[in-house]
Amino acid sequence: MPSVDRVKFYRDVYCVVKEIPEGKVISYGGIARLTGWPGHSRMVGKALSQIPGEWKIPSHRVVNSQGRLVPHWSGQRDLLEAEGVYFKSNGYVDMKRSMWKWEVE
DNA sequence: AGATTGACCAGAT
DNA sequence: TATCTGGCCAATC
Repeated sequence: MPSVDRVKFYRDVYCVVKEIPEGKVISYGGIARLTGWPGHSRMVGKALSQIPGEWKIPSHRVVNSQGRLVPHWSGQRDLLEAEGVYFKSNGYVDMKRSMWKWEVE
């Protein structure tokens, strides 16, 4: 995968994330599939970790498949709760109810 | 060129 | 819920 494609991949990832409606979340693997690069979930995480501030990407709506929030991020839960995302009592996002599109293709 | 790393995933314990 | 295992794959030593 040429480095040029990496840029495109990043842009696609950001594009998808921007489409996530309020009160919904999606997993890294889900984004990977939607962008046409299944199996690149780790790259999605990489891309999100390098979001330029100017892009204003709502990366807080991206969680891992277990509904676990992003490590070393504080305040993410508050942001999500403010948008109406359902949380389970354990502090995880309730994917069953808040997952965007159920990630079906 | 080889080893390590990471905002992952699924399953098991 | 936390931790582990094995798999994954590009980025980064």
